[in-house]
Amino acid sequence: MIRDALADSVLTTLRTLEIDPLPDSVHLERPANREHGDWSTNVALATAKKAGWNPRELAGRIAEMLNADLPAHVTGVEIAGPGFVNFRLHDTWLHEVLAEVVTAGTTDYARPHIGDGETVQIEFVSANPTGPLHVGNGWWCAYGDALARVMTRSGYAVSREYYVNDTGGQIRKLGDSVLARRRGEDVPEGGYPGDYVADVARRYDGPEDATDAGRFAADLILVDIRETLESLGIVFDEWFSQASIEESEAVESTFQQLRASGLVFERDGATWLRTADHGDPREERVIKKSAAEGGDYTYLAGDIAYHRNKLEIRGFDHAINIWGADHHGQVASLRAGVAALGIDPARLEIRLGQMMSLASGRMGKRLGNAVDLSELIADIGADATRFLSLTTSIDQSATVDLDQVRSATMENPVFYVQYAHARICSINKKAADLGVERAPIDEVDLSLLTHERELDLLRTLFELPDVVTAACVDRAPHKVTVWVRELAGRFHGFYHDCYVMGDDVPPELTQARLWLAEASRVGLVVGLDLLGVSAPEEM
RNA sequence: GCCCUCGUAGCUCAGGGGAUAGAGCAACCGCCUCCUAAGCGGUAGGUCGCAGGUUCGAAUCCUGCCGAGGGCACCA
Repeated sequence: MIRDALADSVLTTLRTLEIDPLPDSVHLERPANREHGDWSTNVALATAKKAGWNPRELAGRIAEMLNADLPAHVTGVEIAGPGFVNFRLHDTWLHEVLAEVVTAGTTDYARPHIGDGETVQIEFVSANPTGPLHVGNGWWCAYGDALARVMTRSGYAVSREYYVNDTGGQIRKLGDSVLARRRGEDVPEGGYPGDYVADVARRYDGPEDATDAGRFAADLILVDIRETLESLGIVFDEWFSQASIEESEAVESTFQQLRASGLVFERDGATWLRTADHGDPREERVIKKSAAEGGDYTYLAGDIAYHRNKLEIRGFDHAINIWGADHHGQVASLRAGVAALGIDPARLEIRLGQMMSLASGRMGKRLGNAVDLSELIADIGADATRFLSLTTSIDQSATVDLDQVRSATMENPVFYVQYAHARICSINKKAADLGVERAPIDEVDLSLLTHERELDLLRTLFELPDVVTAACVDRAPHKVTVWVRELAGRFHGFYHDCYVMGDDVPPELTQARLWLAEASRVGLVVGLDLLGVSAPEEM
C-alpha cells in the first residue's frame, strides 16, 4: 500500500542520515490542503529535537535524498511550513487503488483483520418488556447492530444479545396494571397506563396473580418489540431471560464464588460486597437483602451472575454492553463484581449512549408523549430511521425534530446516498442496453482517469479500509455514515461532470469510467451494508 | 458535593495533535436537446463556551470556571 511504501522510504532515509533515536513509526497523512501535496509526513518535526537536529534542516535533507531516488508514483518531494515533508504523486497511485477495490470487491475490500476470530458478545437494546419500544429507548439499537456489523467485518465472531428483564418488580407492576384493566378499573399508581395494556388484559384469562399476568403481558410485548427490531433488520442471536438466571442456581453459585473472594461481609442483616478494591466509588454494595427487606438477592447480584454467565460459562472473549447513560451508576459496581469473581474486567466493555431528546421537549412513558419506534419506522422507513440515528456519535445527546424528520423525508441524507447507488445501477443498465461490456480490468487503460472528480472519488475510496478500522476500534460506526455520505457526494459530482457513455466519450474512457463506477458501487454497498441500510437499484 | 458525556455556522451534527475548521437543513443566485434535477455549482454565515497550561504546532491533550444532559438505593 502506498502509505506503507512511503513510510518505509522515509524510514530508510532516516537510517541513512543516522538519525538517533529513530522514530517508532513514520506517520503519513493526506493533507487537507491540496497545495500541500498528496501525502505528507511530520516525521521531521517529531524526531528532530530528540535527535539534535533542526526540524526544517532535517526535512530538507529527507526531501533531498528522496528526490534523488524517487519512490514509486512519487513525482517530487518538498518541504513546507515548520518542517513538513510533502509528497506529490502521479495519479497512477489512485489508478492502483481502483484496481485494488474492484479486484477485492464487496466481500474483500475494507475487511481489516483486527478481531482475528475473537468472540465478542454485544448486548444492546435490552429494554424492559413493559411496553413497546419508543424512539428514546430504541435510538441506539441501530448503533448496536451496526457495531456488530463493523466488528464482524473486522474479523470478530459476534453474537447479538437482548437481555430480557422478565422478572421482578416491574413485571409485577405490569401485571397489576393488566389485572386492574381486566377488572375495568384504572391502573394503579405507578402502573402502566398505555392502551397496549388494555389489549393484553382482553387476552389474559389466567389467574388473578400479578406475576402471572405480568409475564403473560411481557411475552406479548416482547413479540411486538421483536417485530419492531426485525423491521429495522435487527435480529438477535439470543434473547436471554433474566428469570432464567434468577430462578436457577446461577445467582447462588455466583454468590458463593464472591464469598471466596474475601470481599463479602454481613452488616445490618444484609450481605455486602466490597467493591472499592476494584474501583467502585460507592465502595460497598448490598448483594443480598436483609430479612427485613425480603432476603432476596439484589439486581446487582443477578447482573454479576449474568456477566459471569457471559464471560465464564459461555466464555465469550469479550462482552460489550450498550447502555443508556441513565445506567451510568451501575457501571463501576458491575465491573467490580466481575473483577471480584476473578474475571479480567477488561473483557467487559460498557458503552454509554447519551440520552436523545426531542425538539418538541422531553419524552416519557409517564408524560404520555412517548413516540413508538414502530410509528417512526412506519412514517419514514427503516433505512431513514437507521441512518438518522447513525449520523451522530453515541456520546452526543442527539436532539431530534420529529416533525422535520417526517416532512423532510425526501431530503433525508439516506436518500442522497442511496440515490448514488441507484445511479450506478442506472449506468450499468444503460451499458447493458447499449451492449457495452466491461473489459477485464487489466486490459483497461485506467490512466485515462484524470478528471478531478474522478480522482476525488478514488481518494475517498482509498479511505474506506481506514474508516472501517477506526469505526471498529473506536466503536464508532457513525464514521462509516460520515464516509458513505462523502463517497456519495463524490460520486454525484463525477456523475454530473463525467459522462460514462455518450457520443463524445471515447470507448476507452467509457471502459475506465465503468470500472470507476463499479469501484464506487463496491464502496457504497460495503458502507451501506455496515450500517444495515439497503442499496436500492432504483428510486 | 462527587462521577460521566456534551458545548463547533441561524438549526441538527461531523472533525478529537498538524498547515486556510466542514457537511446537511434553512436563506439567496445559477445549471437539464445528453447515463434518474431525490442531482451539480456559487454566495452568505464561525473569537470552535471562557481562562490558563503542555507542545515546533491546540477546535483537538491537561487544569479550572461557566452552561446543558445523565448518574450517585437493601429499585430494576
